[in-house]
Amino acid sequence: MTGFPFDIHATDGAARTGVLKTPRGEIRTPAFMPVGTAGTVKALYMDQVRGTGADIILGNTYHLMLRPGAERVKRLGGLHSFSTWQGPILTDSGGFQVWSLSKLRKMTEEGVTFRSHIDGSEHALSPERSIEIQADLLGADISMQLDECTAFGCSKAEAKSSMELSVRWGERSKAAFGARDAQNLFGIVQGSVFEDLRRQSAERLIETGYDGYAIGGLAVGEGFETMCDVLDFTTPHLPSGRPRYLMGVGKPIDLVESVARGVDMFDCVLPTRSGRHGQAWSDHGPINIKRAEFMEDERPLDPDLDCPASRDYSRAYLNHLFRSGEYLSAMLLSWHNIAYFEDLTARMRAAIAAGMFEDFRREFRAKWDAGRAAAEAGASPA
RNA sequence: GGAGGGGUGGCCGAGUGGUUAAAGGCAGCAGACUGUAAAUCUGCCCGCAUUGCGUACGCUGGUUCGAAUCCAGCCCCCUCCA
Repeated sequence: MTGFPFDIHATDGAARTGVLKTPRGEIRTPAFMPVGTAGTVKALYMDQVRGTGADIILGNTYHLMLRPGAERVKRLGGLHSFSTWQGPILTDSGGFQVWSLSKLRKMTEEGVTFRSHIDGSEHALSPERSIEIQADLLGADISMQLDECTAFGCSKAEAKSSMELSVRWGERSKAAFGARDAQNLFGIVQGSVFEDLRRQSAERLIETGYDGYAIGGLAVGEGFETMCDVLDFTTPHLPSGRPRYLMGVGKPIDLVESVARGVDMFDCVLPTRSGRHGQAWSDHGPINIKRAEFMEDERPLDPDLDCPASRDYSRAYLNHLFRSGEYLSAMLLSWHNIAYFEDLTARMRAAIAAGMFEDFRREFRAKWDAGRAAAEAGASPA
């Protein structure tokens, strides 16, 4: 496999900045990909998502196959046309639901059977079916192999067999995917927190050969330090010439520290979910907008961000909207959060290009730690 | 004027003799959220203090070992009939 052209423009330590060129547009890395599970980045119009600087968004195999149905999306012109997002789309294979919906599924070598969380009906997902849904029916630009997102805390033996299953599912995913010019397939490294398993997983993925390499099974409860440790001993085993995607991560500090370890792509529900829950993100950490202290605070969330939600609305108004249960609260906070995450990756790209990433990283950590200290003292971080 | 119903912690509202500082909801004060079963969930929520003490179910008095719960009087509110 050759994959979409991936031009690395600059490196700084392990950090890199570049561009992944897809037929539907360029993805500037490090990239943050907003999550649009059900074909929508929750509470945002697609124009707003594009306006934040997002180059690519996610969709989800499991959710879209249940509703409205993958074949239906195909009949309606594919996910891009259906959702109106004309840029690149990456779809998750359903592997995350193997973990998050573990109570509702049965696993075999062949694949997974889910009991729908919507109506209880049974739905089978195999590596082959996942690829059919992602690449052929939804029309994803980047498909992910079906994998098992391993739970944190499992034994090494469990992690090993799970990782090996993911490797086999990856091989079948690739066989089903075949050779395609306009679409890519990414493999997923598993192996929990075990160094040798992560290395073996990476090696076997490289033998199979993918267009990009994802790191899965992190941010599932292991904690920040452990996640950094795993990245430290995982990214060196991944091909430097192909994109590296840390799945499901994360908080702003997670992004910065992961970029420092050579990660190129991220996705996370955090900005949209916590936006719906009244939390705005900043370099100093999360700001709970419902706090009484903001009731008459006329400052915007961040006047320096080029986003109306961040710049034009007072914290007092956002506080009022959230307390009132108004839809606009979720819309504005999600908008700000996505804009903030996109701006954070843009700043990292600029810092790497300027050879100043270590300075950026150090300054960021100082702000983050100060915010956390303030929060522990009962104050708002920013 | 007559008949009936009711007054519970900021609000709504359970609770009819002890296991009740008093269910539940709302409001309030905080926190969490990481490839989305989440516009969700969790904690606190009378006061003061170290297990504890004080105060509290309209008001006053009474019965009782013990009362938000039973009795009497009073004060309010609602419905219906005049």
